[in-house]
Amino acid sequence: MTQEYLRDFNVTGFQESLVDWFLENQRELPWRESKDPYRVWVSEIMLQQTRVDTVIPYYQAFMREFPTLEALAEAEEDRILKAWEGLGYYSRVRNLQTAVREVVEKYEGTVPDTRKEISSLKGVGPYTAGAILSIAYGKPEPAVDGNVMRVLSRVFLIDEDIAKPATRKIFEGILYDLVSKKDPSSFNQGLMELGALICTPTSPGCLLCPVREYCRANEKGVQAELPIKTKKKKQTVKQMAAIVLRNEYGEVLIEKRPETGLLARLWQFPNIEITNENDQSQLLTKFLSEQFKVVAEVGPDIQHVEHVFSHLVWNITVFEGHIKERPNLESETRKWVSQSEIERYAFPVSHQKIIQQSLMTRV
DNA sequence: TACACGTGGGT
DNA sequence: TACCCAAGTGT
Repeated sequence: MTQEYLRDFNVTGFQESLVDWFLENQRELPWRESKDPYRVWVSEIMLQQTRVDTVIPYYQAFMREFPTLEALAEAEEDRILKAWEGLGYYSRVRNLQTAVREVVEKYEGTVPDTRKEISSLKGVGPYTAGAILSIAYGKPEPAVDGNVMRVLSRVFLIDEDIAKPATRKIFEGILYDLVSKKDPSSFNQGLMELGALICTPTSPGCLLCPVREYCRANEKGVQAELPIKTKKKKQTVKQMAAIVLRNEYGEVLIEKRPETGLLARLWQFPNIEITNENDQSQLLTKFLSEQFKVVAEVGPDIQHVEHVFSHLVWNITVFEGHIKERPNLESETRKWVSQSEIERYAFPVSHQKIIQQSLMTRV
């Protein structure tokens, strides 16, 4: 199967052209200043499904706050979630900490250098394993991400659906033979860099491509038709009502989201899902009474926030409310916080917008 | 296997 | 506007 794609293919020529191009044209990025496995690891986790420009400032701040594997292992969860706030896919950072702790305990603080061991770490899948092994340890391992599938789909004229999990194995199979044994790091990064800068999803820059002479899609003029990727299903929409509830000290009520699932363990303003056209302020009053044991005066709605996720949409109507007393919540998951304290907690972007409008109006 | 899991930017 | 996309993984 693999050798079928590589028949009559100039492997050495492709490797050299790609690596030479990468060494000459690679972007200067903060995580390229060091081959420290921990730093490479953090960057790879952040870069999952996330743009380079978005990651850069997060990476720099994260490495300042958690410079070593041990520092991250010892950090409190609220600190790492705050460092990840706004990046999305928050299980990434919780899994990263779980994995880092395992490296400290089981591997004496040294990131393992075999695919079997590194893949057993939480949050390290086939791509990340290959990326760390090749970039940090110089091992000739495949690292198949979206860029690589796009580039190789074109180079080898592969019309399998890259949205299907099984398709990744085809590319891994090719890469075991194709990856440079001389400079696996530059080869793998070069493939991704090429996908990011030249071999882009729409209007690829074939005239500038260092490997166009090896590209079968370019030869046939069908590069715009590849890769094949089926569409994902449509998002569902949820109507929500949230409340900024103040006590007589000017503090606001926040709660911690559930341990698992969407936005797990981030903080939020109390909210409910609205299923029909009921009186939302009345439902909120009832909700606060039953769940928080507080008698609230719920005012009019003050804001509407749309939160678009990859798989669903929240339409949030935000209400304002007051209570006369200050009930003791005595809970780790429900707190009264002042305006200055609230900055220490990590919120979903939709609730950050609520904070900005309701609590930081004098910005 | 298919779907859950975030967010912001590009066209 | 409404998609689509971006250095994927867990279940």
